[in-house]
Amino acid sequence: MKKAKRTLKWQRDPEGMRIRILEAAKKEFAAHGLAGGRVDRIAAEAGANKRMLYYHVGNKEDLYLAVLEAAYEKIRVEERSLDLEHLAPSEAIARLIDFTWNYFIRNPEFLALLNTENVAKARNLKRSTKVKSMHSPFVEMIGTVVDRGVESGEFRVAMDPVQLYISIAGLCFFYLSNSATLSFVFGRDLLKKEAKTERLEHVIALVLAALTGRSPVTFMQAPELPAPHLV
Amino acid sequence: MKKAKRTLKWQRDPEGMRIRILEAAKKEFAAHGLAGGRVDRIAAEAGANKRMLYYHVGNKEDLYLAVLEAAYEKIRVEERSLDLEHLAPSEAIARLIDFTWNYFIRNPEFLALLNTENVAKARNLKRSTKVKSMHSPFVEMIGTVVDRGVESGEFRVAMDPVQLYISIAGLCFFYLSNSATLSFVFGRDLLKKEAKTERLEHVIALVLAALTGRSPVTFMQAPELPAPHLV
DNA sequence: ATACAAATTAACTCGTTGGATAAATACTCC
DNA sequence: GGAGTATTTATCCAACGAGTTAATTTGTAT
Repeated sequence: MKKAKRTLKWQRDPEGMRIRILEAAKKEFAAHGLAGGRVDRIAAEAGANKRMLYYHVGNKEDLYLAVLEAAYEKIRVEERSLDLEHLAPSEAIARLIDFTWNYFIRNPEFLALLNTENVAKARNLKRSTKVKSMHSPFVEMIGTVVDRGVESGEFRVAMDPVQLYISIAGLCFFYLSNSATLSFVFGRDLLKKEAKTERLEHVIALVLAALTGRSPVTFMQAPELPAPHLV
Repeated sequence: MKKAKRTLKWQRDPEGMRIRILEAAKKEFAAHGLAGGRVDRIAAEAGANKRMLYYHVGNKEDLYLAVLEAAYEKIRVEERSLDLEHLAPSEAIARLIDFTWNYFIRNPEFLALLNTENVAKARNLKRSTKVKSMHSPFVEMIGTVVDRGVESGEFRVAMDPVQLYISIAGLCFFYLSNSATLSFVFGRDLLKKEAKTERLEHVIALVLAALTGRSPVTFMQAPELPAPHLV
């Protein structure tokens, strides 16, 4: 009977509150963009008073930037945990594609946030010194893998790592990010399980065929992957 | 002296007005999204009174949808004018990629509108019966080209036309649509002339290498294209 | 316990913005 | 040249939504 007086109206939890706010803000901005996002909805979703957003993070723009920064932070962390060193070049590329694909699937908000930010010409992101310093390890990883592949003769040509990275990301990103309009236009659900499986196989087959020059089994059925999904 | 009284306060031009409104709306929504777009700015940009928007098109949502429909209409028209029949399969694919790439470059608003619409999960597009009936001729074109390529032995494998279409679009779209954030992250301007040239060559080389299995000259310098740009 | 700071709630302000109303002006047809 | 309709302008307004102010409650150190 020492602590609980009786029915406290609320309890303190600064860290928890901040996390809940950012999580709610991520959902909101991903679903509606910066302009379409509603501060009141974020507060409600976070189970907080609106004032809390300003107290713990800042105004709407600050909130949005904090979300964006956290999103970049998160993907960079996961990227770093991907170990391609001990894999054969083709395996490494397949693994990289598999990771990218599944990261996007697991984090649809990330795609939406990037879209929003690009419509805004990265206006907000440019204010972030934090993100600027977060370099993706992928470019270097890809460079190493490609070099190894060329040296061993497994790959026919040296490809610019940045171009390859953008290509891999693009092949995954576009399909998922634009699945709503594409599904509508093609009249078929691109997000159903079989469609997604097929797409991943296509992307891997396409990139590996270009790199190795060897014909993959077929572009419909790519070679099965060793232990994909989580890194 | 028959027509012009003197200093008319304004002149009628319903068709012209409607066009100016839609053009202004396209710019506005492409730059700010649906939620971020301002009806007053559209009116100002169109050199019109705000009332005109409602008189000629409808409310903000109607306006947005009209812009979206016009954008799809436009690309479909241009797509249809692309003649791949008389080209060798590899040439045809290169031509297709070149067209897609340059269409996106010439119509940055189209990319932005698609992004906005996808963030909204195609909520608005779904209301359009018009767009639903506008089928892209590319899927069929690609199917024919791929078949010809496989038959002649120029291509090694049959690829699903829809997958290939999405891949080509994705390789172009992602680079351009996300150039703002990518440029920031990589610390280099992806939109400068040389970078764009390099990218187009990379995409063509990548896709053709995957299709033909033959090594392109190099992934840095793709084979020069015969009369690209406008169809 | 009590004072003090940190965390949270409640209620309010106030500019913005989509949309509406009514009046004015231009064209067309008789 | 005048009636009638189509097009355009000039104002207005009610709702919404970001951000603020002030009061209230909770934890903590003295």
